Amino acid sequence: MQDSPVFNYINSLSPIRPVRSIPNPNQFSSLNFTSPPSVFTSPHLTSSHKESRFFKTHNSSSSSSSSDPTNPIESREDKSTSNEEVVAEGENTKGLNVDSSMREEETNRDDSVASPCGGDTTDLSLVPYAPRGENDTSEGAGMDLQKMYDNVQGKSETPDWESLISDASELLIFDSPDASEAFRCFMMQRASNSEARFSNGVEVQTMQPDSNREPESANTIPYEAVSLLHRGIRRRCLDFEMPEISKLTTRLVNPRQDVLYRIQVGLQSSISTLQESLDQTENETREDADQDVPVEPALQELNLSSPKKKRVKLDSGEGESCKRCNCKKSKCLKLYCECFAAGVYCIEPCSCIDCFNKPIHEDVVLATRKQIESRNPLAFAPKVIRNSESVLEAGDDASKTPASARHKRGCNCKKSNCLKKYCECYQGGVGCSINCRCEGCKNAFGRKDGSSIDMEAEQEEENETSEKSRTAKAQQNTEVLMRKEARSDLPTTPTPIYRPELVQIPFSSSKNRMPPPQSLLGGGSSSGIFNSQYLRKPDISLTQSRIEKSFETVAEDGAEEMPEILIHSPIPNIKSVSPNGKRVSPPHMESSSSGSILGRRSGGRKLILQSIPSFPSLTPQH
DNA sequence: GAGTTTGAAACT
DNA sequence: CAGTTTCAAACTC
Repeated sequence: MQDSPVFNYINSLSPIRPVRSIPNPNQFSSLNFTSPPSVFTSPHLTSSHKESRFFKTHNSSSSSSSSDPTNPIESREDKSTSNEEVVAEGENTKGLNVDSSMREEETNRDDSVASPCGGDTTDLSLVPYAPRGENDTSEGAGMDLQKMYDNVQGKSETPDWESLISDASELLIFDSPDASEAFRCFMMQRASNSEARFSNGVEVQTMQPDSNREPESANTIPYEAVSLLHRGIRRRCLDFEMPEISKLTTRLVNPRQDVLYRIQVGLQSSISTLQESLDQTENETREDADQDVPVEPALQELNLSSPKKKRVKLDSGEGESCKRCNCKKSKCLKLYCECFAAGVYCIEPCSCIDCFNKPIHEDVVLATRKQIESRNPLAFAPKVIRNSESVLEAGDDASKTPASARHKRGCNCKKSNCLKKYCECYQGGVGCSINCRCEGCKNAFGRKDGSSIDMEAEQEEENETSEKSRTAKAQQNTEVLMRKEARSDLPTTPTPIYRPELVQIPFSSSKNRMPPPQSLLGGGSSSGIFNSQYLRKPDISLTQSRIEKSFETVAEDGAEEMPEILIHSPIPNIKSVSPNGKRVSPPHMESSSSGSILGRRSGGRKLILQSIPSFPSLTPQH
């Protein structure tokens, strides 16, 4: 791979060496994969640029300067950023020349915010499978970045920087077990910006070891920051359940793409190490945590991961961790494949056979995705959505249940009683609703009949099943969930972090879309960024608290916005249920109309869910 | 780790 | 649209 044109190109861009070579541990800086090389002068840079200025735009919307002393975050970033990065940033800014005034608008305006793409641009970071530009040469696996680069230079109108970044960012696939695992470990980063954002977001949290430090309340955190963090996490496996992981990420901020692949490859395995480290340091103070002890091993392991590592189950019980597929016949091009379904490429930890769900087969992947989407526009949409926003049809029961989210289509369980992860509702941590056609529903998160979670009753009933062991597990999960909920400031959600609806909120590449509350988890995985362990710790480190806070903020944001999506959605309910209770095909929506997802509302954000092209929509927005 | 169970996805 | 088959995850042993 290192001989590939991509690598060559990347290397030519930056001499920076692998993370490990970074002498200064404090150089975490932002995963500044942010700014694309100056070569990207196309207007599309806007998105990239926008992302790179993640924090910059908030306090000083017009601060194009890369070193605004008034902006601590930025300053930090600058300081921690290598010269190259700084240069790149400057160049980008130059090339973009995108009005700084516009930045504010972008930040505040509905459409702009909603559309990370900034009009013509597409927020690649949100699009795992980014469609290629018109001029894309579509050379498939052997795509030549240099060529694309040339194209960009030559044709400013339809620069392929997107493609370039996409391809380059393929290297950034961070995988973790899904958020539906939909997002668990590290998600595939299409755009390096996302990484930057995420890293920035983390930075915000981690950069403040001093508890005495001026509190940076959630509300003081720039929206972008939250969004960023949010988005950063929304990737599959993004289960940065541990602070250590966050730290790791933070330290991997060096935008050297040449290391990204390794990072991607290694992070998966590193997660387990980190998990162990976390366990070991569970009682340690934040100061201790700040010491690089746990991180270093992780980094080392990062580079040592063996190619054939099987997927690792980091945890059992409440959270799953980075899961990867194990497809044998589907070539990872069907929804059977969790990776594919999650909109991410398969990566090393996968044990799939004849996998086509890889960047080198991007064309195939995109085509397949498109095909599937044509068949079912919601095929890649989050499976779990907030109850209040979605399940209008679900009726009263749904809203009565503690879990304010529901599976968009509902399950069809016959034998599992919705008490096992076979059940998508259960797996997604949500209760069943009238949309479900399950039999003997005993979903611990809420039954189809609307009965709320009654632990005692649940326990009794579960005991009846005589499957004590399984029951115990289910209860455990439920209890954990309950605890989380209790701790959460968000009473409406079972878990602060594990919110599938957030995780899987479609984040299509369409423009005019607000950065939706991103999910952290991949689809149905019950893994959360914060595992119960994390959540239970009362004396959690400040960093953790901050992170948690941020998430809460995000969650709130999501809660605030999501309803709008559905309320204004032409589609009353994402899930369509036929009168006879049979599952029906989701409404077919014109893909062409998918672009106008966002309604306009002065001063506010209004989202209209016209079509939720799975979060990573393949369909280029027109 | 192999085999079984399960239910979604895909197919007819 | 209903029934069947295929598939891979979840689960069990």
